[in-house]
Formats: sequence, structure tokens, C-alpha cells
Amino acid sequence: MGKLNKTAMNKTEELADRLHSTAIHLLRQVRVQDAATGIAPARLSALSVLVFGGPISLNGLASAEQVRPPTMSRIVDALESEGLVRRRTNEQDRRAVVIEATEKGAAILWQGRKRRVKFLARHLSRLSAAERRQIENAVRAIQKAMTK
Amino acid sequence: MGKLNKTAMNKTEELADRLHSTAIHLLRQVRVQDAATGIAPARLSALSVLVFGGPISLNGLASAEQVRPPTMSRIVDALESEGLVRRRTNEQDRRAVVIEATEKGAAILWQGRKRRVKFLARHLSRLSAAERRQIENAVRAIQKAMTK
DNA sequence: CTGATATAGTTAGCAAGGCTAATTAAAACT
DNA sequence: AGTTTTAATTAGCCTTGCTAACTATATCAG
Repeated sequence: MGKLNKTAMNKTEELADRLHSTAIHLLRQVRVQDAATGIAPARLSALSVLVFGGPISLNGLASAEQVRPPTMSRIVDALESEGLVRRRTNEQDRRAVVIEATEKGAAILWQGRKRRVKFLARHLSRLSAAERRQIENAVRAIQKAMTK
Repeated sequence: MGKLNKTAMNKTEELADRLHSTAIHLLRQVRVQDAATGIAPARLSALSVLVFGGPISLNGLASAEQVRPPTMSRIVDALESEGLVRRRTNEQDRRAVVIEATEKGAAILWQGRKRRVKFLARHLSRLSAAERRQIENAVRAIQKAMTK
């Protein structure tokens, strides 16, 4: 993949290309681990915002997850019916709801997160300490490059 | 995110965690670029296999994309009706079809790929050469860690 | 060579997750 | 008080994943 026109790409573009494809493959493997939680991906991701970030409004959650409110409303419906989150009305602004993870939701999320991190760490542990340091530096650099 | 239980994680697990979240954010931003092609993501991805890998059977394409044949059959239907790919019957085995990208499909894909790579490269170009070298090394290390 | 079995692909039908447009209820602002 | 804005939901669409069931062709056993 991507061999044809390499000649037309400069070095930075080649790096961009490899970085992209590496990210795709990395996440593809991790997703298999997440499937073991039994929670569908969008739901798991929203739940994780709630567990790590605390209670938040529906619109806040939607924008944290970069989806539209109706999409998030339905995701929260599903999480709620599985007993993983809870809706409260915000008494300061009765139009708004506050969504929070239940104990059960938090427990399940921590489990899944642990599985995912251990899976990745198991792979990373096969590298040398120097290689891991390289990845660490690269992660910092990528974050720097991508934030505005 | 991920601040709560860091104490319970060792260094490699922390790295795994940051790597994971960096990959997610990277791809989320790139996806916005891909949307500009006007082709839905699964279709774009299948088309890219055809353009970079050449003609292939439906089952082959499905397994390259890690989806089931019925899913791919429908994706190919959509691409075909947009004139981006073409189905041929394999004359050696008349049960099988061979799917190939049309000129139009290839052209659109190259455009989109160029946009995506340039977008990423634009961000990477704000880093120092040393930082880009770090990313390069890290990409290699990650691939090594994740294969097999 | 014929009947059974295996393989390639499609069709039908379900679920998840994305969207916009329209609606409802509450808040905020003339 | 009446209008406008805002938070969330509902309705209805599309895409993309799946399994089960079907069709057509190929292969294999006797």
C-alpha cells in the first residue's frame, strides 16, 4: 500500500503516510480487546468520558465525543437501559440533564480499560527501553503537532 | 482523562495509555479530511485497497478489510453505482467476481489521499527535524511491537 | 459420470451509530 | 408579557456491521 507514488511525496509526507497507517492498525487491534467488554464502541467511549471526566450535560457529552446531540441522546438511552449511566435534571437549569456513570458503569469501564492497556503494554514490553523512550518522545511530538 | 489511577499503572502501561489516546485523536482529525472526498469511510477504505492493491475477488476484498462478505458485497454495490469500481466475472471460476477500481475511482482516491497526507504533513512540518526523526523511529518501533 | 459436498457471492433482515429537521420545555431578553 | 434562544428529545433517513438462508458453480467420491 502506498508504494506507487512515493516518488511524488517528500519526506514529511511519507512520514505522515506511515504515521496514519500505523495509527489505523494499532487501533484496529485494540478494538478487538474492547469488544470483550460487551459494550458497543460508541457507548464505551461515551461511558469513558463520564467515568474519567465526571458528570456532564448531554450537549457537553455530545461535543466531547464530537457527535450531534440526537446521536448522543440515543447512546445515553442505551447506556441507561443497561444500568451503566443515570440521567438527572439539572435543578439550576431545568431544560438540561446531567449524565453520570453508575457504580456498575464505572466498574465495567475500569475493567475494559485495564484489559486494553495491558494488551498494549504487553506488546510494548517486547521492545527495548530505548525504543519505548522513542515512542514516548514521539507521542509528545505528535500531540504538539496536532493541537492547533 | 486517565489521571485517576495512574498510580496503579506502571510506566509501560502509562505509555500504552497515552499512545492509545494519541492514536484516537490523530485519526479523528484525519477523518474530517476524508469526509471531503464525499465518499463514506468504509467505501473509501475498500476503494483504497483496490487502487493500491489492484483487482481482487469479493471475498479477498472482504478479508483485506476485515469484514464479512455480505458487508463487502453491499459496499461494492454502492461504489459500483457511483461508477468508482467495476465487477467482472472471473472466467476461470464463474462463481467468483473480480472487482477493480475505475479510472474515476482511482482519481478520486488519489485526490483524497493527497489531501489527507498534506494535512498531516502540514502539522508535522511545524516540528523540528529531530522531532520528526523521533516519530519516524517510533513508528518503526510500534510496528515491530504490534506485528505477531 | 452422477450425486453429494464445498465454495463464491448475493439477498433478507436485524442492530448500532451517524446525520438533519421538527418538536417540546425551560430560560433569557426585550 | 411576548419573543427569542437554548437543551434535549423524537422521527426518520443513511451507512456499515452482523448472521442465516439462498443460488450458482466447482469439486470430489464412488
